[in-house]
Amino acid sequence: MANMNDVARRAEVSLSTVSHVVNGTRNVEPKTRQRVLDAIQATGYRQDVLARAMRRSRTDSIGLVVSDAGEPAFAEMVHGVEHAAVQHGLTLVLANSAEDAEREERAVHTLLDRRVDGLILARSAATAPGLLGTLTGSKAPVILLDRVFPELPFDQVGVDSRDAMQRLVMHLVNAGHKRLALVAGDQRVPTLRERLDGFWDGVRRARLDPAEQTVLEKTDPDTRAQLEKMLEEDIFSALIASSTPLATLALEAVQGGRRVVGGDLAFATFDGFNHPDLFEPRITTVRQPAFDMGVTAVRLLVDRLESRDANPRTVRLQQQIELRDSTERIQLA
Amino acid sequence: MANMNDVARRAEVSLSTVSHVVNGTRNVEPKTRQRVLDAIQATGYRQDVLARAMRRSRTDSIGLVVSDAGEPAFAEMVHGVEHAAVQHGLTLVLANSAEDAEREERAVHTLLDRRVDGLILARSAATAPGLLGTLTGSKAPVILLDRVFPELPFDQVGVDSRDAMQRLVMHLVNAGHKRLALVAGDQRVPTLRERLDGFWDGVRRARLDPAEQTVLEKTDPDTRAQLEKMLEEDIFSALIASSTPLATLALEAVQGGRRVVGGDLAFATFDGFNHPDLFEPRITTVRQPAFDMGVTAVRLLVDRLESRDANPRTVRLQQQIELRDSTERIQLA
DNA sequence: CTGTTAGCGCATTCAT
DNA sequence: ATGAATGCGCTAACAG
Repeated sequence: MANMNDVARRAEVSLSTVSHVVNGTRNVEPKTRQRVLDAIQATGYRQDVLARAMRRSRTDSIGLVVSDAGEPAFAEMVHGVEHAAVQHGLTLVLANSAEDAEREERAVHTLLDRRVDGLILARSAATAPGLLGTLTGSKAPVILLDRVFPELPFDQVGVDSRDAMQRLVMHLVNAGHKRLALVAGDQRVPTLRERLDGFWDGVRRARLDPAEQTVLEKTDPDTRAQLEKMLEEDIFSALIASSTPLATLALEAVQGGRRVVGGDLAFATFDGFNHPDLFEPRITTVRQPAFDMGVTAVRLLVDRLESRDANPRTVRLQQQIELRDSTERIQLA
Repeated sequence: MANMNDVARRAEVSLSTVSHVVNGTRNVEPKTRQRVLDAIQATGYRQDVLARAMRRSRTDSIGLVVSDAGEPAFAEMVHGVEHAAVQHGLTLVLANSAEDAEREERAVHTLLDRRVDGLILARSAATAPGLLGTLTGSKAPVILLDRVFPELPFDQVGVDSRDAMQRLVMHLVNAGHKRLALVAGDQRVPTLRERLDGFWDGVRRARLDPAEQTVLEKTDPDTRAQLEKMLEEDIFSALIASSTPLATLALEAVQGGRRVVGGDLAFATFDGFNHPDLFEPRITTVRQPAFDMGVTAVRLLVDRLESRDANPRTVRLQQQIELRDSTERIQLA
């Protein structure tokens, strides 16, 4: 492969002129410039990204650690990050932590060692002992994506789950429901906690009787059976799932309990399936704007790269409630 | 950041000894070795991946270009590639071509310029004029994933679509169907072509009347209306979709034509939805082993890296037919 | 407007 | 078993 020296010799100019032509970093007389361009053409020269990165201490790349590549919502986030990265001339280096704290820490180190200019952590467990120190000590700025930890000093992107859940509850109440059930999931996860908060916000705001509401926080093997029992006892008329895996659980319980969604049982879920329109009935979902979240994370990162010591920002994207039949056709006694 | 020189000075050894200790590239007396290790500990030294890569002309990274990040099947492939890459000590650089030939070419150049050690192209359009030359001329080996182009001189990974489709047809025939319909999609795509071939294989093998079979190759706006018309005319009893987008189209047509899957109409699709069990009825799918495909691509790549001039290999993974209610409960008149 | 020069941090060859 | 010296290809002072 031809290098800058080859080009310089051929164009009969100095090394630095070639560099400046390639990077447009200083004025070069049109004639000289053209000679260089011709030499580049003739030699098939391509800039050595590695040498350049080493010299400038910048790789023009960003790292993304996701906790579950393979999950559709993540695919969309990755997609959004990649999309925005390319637009800023950045390349994306991807790592997967598989929801494992130790692997997350290794992934972070790998990417940092690769000297990515910035790092995005999507749905970080942030639980490995050394990780937090690594992150705060990192020269490359860090952005937290999806899970918001208010106490941490990073730029962050999340959704306004609390508000969305409250709006969903209000909608169900307006449709005539007075006894709701929420499959709330693991309350150590910030997002799921926010959704539970939003649930009670809605209950309060709608002046429902709190004693008549049902909340399931566990997800152990019994949960499904428990739920099936409640379904048989008919202690609620509307069922909400706080995430897609929880929705799967809930729907299986509904089928197991020989109940049908949309008849006398309303159903809604967060984060959305891939083809909610193809279910019968079509399922009301509160979708995560995953692509936009990815794009936003990159925006925060680029901003941060430009002004290192601005205050950390947390951006919350609004979630759209996509109303469909599963909460609409309700006929209450 | 401390560099090797700092470590060398502190351990009172030479630069090269430090290098050899770090990389284990030559024998070092245990005592010396320990001094170096201590100095590394004390300085918090981390190897500079960039300088190392430049010096060795190897980045220990691989590039992956996908044509639609965001699509669940791809998420799984990416996942598989990442998983296998990490196991081989390789980092993954990801780019998306968005099914656009020009962007695909740009992505390939970007990754090659980053000096990835190898490149995997998932569902390549391979249609940009210059791309093929770039690929064959690339110093980094290239693996084609998902779409197999028999005439190209690369290692390739695909599925045995033709065989899977034939098996699916046989199954439907055994369930009593004699008039089938296939939404076959764009026949310029190798995979979709193979599936159509498999369809006719099955028809022939089952001795069905070819004139009674229906194949829709287009996917323009009319296709859905066309399909709805056929559904009303009841010219087939089993409907197969060759891919997930085609399945969406087909199911919309079924609903538009006020027909119900599973009653008198069997339905099956390739590549699978995410939650086929939650549909009513549960949908028979021929799933792509996407994760394994990703893993296999990395294996081929690593093999290739070790023996540059072995003959190109094409690996075809078998597809599993996941039989569910949509093809089972059929009661024919 | 252009050229000369000095490293960036490391792996590696050649000596000892 | 260890060290000294070289250069990978580039950018950015500095000098003219």
